[in-house]
Amino acid sequence: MPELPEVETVKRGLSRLLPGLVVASVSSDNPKSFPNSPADVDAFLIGASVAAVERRAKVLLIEFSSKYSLVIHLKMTGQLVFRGRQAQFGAGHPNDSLVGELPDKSTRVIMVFRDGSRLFFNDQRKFGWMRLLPTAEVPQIDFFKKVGPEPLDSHFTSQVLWERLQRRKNTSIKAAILDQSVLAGVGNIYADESLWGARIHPRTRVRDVPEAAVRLLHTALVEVLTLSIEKGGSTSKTYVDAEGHKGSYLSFARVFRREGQPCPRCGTVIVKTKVAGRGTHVCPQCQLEHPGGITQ
DNA sequence: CACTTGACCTGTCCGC
DNA sequence: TGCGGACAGGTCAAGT
Repeated sequence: MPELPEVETVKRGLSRLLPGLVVASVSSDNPKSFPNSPADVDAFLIGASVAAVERRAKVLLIEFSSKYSLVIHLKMTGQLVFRGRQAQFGAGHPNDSLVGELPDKSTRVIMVFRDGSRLFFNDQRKFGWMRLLPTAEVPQIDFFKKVGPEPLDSHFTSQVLWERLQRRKNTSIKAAILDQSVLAGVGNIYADESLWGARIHPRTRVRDVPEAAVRLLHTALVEVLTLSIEKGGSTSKTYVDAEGHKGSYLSFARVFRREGQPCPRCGTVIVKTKVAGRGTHVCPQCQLEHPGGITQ
């Protein structure tokens, strides 16, 4: 899915576009995408205005004046695309838009506001979901109770990363940083990119990663996530921001989807393999497999 | 507990 | 051109 930088980009877009808008109607074609009852929607969403848009980990929160919030997870292929009152799509639309006329066949939920603008929740694979909860109950959902620290928060130091990694000592470093209870927001793209930055082979067991390498990994994570937010995130296929535009990080990526190309650091050909059940991109020369690396 | 695998879906790409 | 299988940005529930 959208990982932290993509969800943050959507959050920033929606924060500019939504606050103050009043909900007129909500429709959904798929109960798994939006399981709340029509009665709840009528009672807590219709007539409410958007108060704020937030992000925690890879989860978006749209908070309403009714003290209810929409909790939204885009998973692999979810999109939240806003269209203003006048159709913004048409002559002169930006040529980087991946989204045409809406709704389309991936549209699962449509929220219409009183001014005629609309928010579309599109999700090709239907893994994503949004649900309405009292805002006060949001921190109590299972995911938020166990999710780890925000990597771009100033409290997230190298020492904190080291301590959080200790809960997954016996697995690969890649599996560990993908674990949302270790730290929030890292997915397959930024796992590969940050491990390349720290010169750590993704298959290395956590217990074999030296403390100095964890410090490099901390730095790399912060750099990679920050750069990607600057570039509007990564679009490999379906990701778009709140206005339907692609992100450009992948043109800056060093290893992700670059198998067969030279490593920007040493020139060795980047290879694609599988670690932790995920496609994994690595420079076999400069990403060291520390002693005791997991072989599978 | 910690760890791995399969399941959830649709679409696309690649080899035959 | 069609068909089968692998694979795709993420998490869960099961299994060991």
